[in-house]
Parts: sequence; structure tokens; C-alpha cells
Amino acid sequence: MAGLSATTQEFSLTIPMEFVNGPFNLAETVLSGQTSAPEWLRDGLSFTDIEVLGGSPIKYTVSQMGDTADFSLEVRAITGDHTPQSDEIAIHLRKHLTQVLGLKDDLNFFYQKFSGDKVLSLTFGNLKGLRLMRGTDLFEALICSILSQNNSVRLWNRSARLMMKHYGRIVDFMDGSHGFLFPQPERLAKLTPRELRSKTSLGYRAKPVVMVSRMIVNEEFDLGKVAAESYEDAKEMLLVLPGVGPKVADCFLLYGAGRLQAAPVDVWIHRIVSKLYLRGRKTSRMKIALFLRERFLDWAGYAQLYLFDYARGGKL
DNA sequence: TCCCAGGATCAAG
DNA sequence: CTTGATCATGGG
Repeated sequence: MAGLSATTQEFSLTIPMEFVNGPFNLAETVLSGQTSAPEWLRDGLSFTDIEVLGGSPIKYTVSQMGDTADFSLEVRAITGDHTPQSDEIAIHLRKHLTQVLGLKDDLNFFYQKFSGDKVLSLTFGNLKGLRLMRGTDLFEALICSILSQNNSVRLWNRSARLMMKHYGRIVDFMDGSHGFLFPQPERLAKLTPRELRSKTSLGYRAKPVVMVSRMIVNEEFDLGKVAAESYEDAKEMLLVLPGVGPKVADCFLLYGAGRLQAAPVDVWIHRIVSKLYLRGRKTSRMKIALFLRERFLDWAGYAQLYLFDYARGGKL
């Protein structure tokens, strides 16, 4: 937590390996298509994101030094124009990164607990250090999850960035750069679906995005209240939202609300689970999700993430 | 040109 | 509770 300077409003901090609970692979984690938020911008092996911490925007770049088993995380950050400089920002930032990168999740316990699972343990080799990301904004996580339906990771991220550019608040930083925050529901609620679609190439997903935004602005739907319910109740409540089915609801609960027993079942999960666990028997997505929850309990979300990356990586 | 992508929805069986 | 067609958009 060093390098604080009152004049430049740039600072850096180091997160030592001892602060992280087990191995970590930054690139694998950031690039694994999780829907908690739009994917961080990549520059080589460094990743950059913008977040509002303590009321003021901050841009930070994270780099991993070393490998997944012996490493440190170097973080460079810069604040916006009117930000009072203080040590609290660095504290906020470290806390923020701990949440969004799942730094306190006990991965070694996970690997040990399921070392006897012949299928899941297959994925541990190349994916060691892959962690579940958790969003800091429920609305952002919900919209990103809706965008991902029947879409590629690349395309839903492109659409999300276009939404930010056109409808998100612009923030300026001391180095002359700027960026955009994720749009507020109030802004999206005022749009017509065709207007949104024309600027973001959201396709047919533009309509549910606008509808859901309106329901939240009108207080017909309270994401905070839903996130506080039990997993089963929360999922049932989410299914009334347009554009939200079982998979999107699970994405929101896992990446947005941090419910680790949620296991979103997409085409990749459906493929790999029915092939490697169910001898190729075709099964409904609902049964696959139930299978994952019953088998992996509070680690179902993690099991799903590892199986997803393993399958998507061409290991099928 | 067809098939696919971290699916949802509706009608019909 | 399951299956099939349809829904935009861009990549392979």
C-alpha cells in the first residue's frame, strides 16, 4: 500500500500472495466470460477497469507478476479530477478487488474436496487459479446476463461497451484519458427498444433490456430484495422478468448476487455434463442444473465455471 | 449459404 | 414436463 502521492493523484499498491487464499490466474479469470460486468480491457497481460469507489471514479490496471502459485498483484490506479486524495482510496480498491476477483475463495479446499471427482479434477490442471468474479452492481450484472443469451462472449461484451459509450456517464481522469460507467436504469428506461438496438447491435435483446429497466425504475421489481431471498425464492422471482430464463437467472445469482450454489447451464455445460457425467444421455437443462447443485452444493458455481472453461477451451 | 454463440418464449404434443 | 420454431447479430 505504498506510492501515494498527493500531487499526481496516481498511486499504486501491491497485493501480496499471502493476501490471496490459494493460487490465482488473473488472465484466465478475467477472460473466462463471466457476466458480473463487461470484460476488463486488456493490454498485454494487464487488465484495466473503472469503478466508483467511495463516491468517486477510479481507473485501475491490474498485472500479475510471477505464476499462479508464486505471485503478487501490482495495481496502478488514477483518480478523477475532483477526487480528494487519501489513503482510504487504496483501502477501498483492495477491498473491491478482493470481492470482484474472489481473492478470499479457498481454492485449495475446492481442489482437495473434489480431487476424487474424475471429471471435475480433469479441469484442475490447466485452470488452476481460475476464480469466480462477483459484480458490485446488481443491475449491471443482470443486464450483462441478459445480453449473453444466445450470444457470444465477444459480441455481448461489444454490445455492453456500446451501451456504456452511448448511455453511461463519462468520467475523466488526471492523465487526460476518459471512460464510461455502466448506464443507470433510469437512462435505459427512457429509450425505445429500436433506439437502443440501433446503437448497440443488441438484436432482439434490446426490448427486454428496456422493459427490465423500466420495471426497476417503476419499483415494480427490487433487485436488492430479490438478492436477499433464498436461492429458490430468488430464482422464482427473477423468472417473471422479460428476457430472464433459468440460465440468465442463475448467472445473475452467481455473478451478481454471489450465490455459489447457482450453476448456469448453457450449451457448453449441457454438452460436457451429459457427455462426461451422464454417458451421453440427452437430458433437460433443468436436470443438469439440479445435478450440479446436488453434486457440488456450495461449490456448484465453481464446478460450473471450471467445466465451462474446460469445454469452451476445446478440451472436448 | 448455413451453423453457431454462456437462451427465452410460445405453441403444441 | 418435453420438443420445435422463432427471435437479431456477427463470426467462422
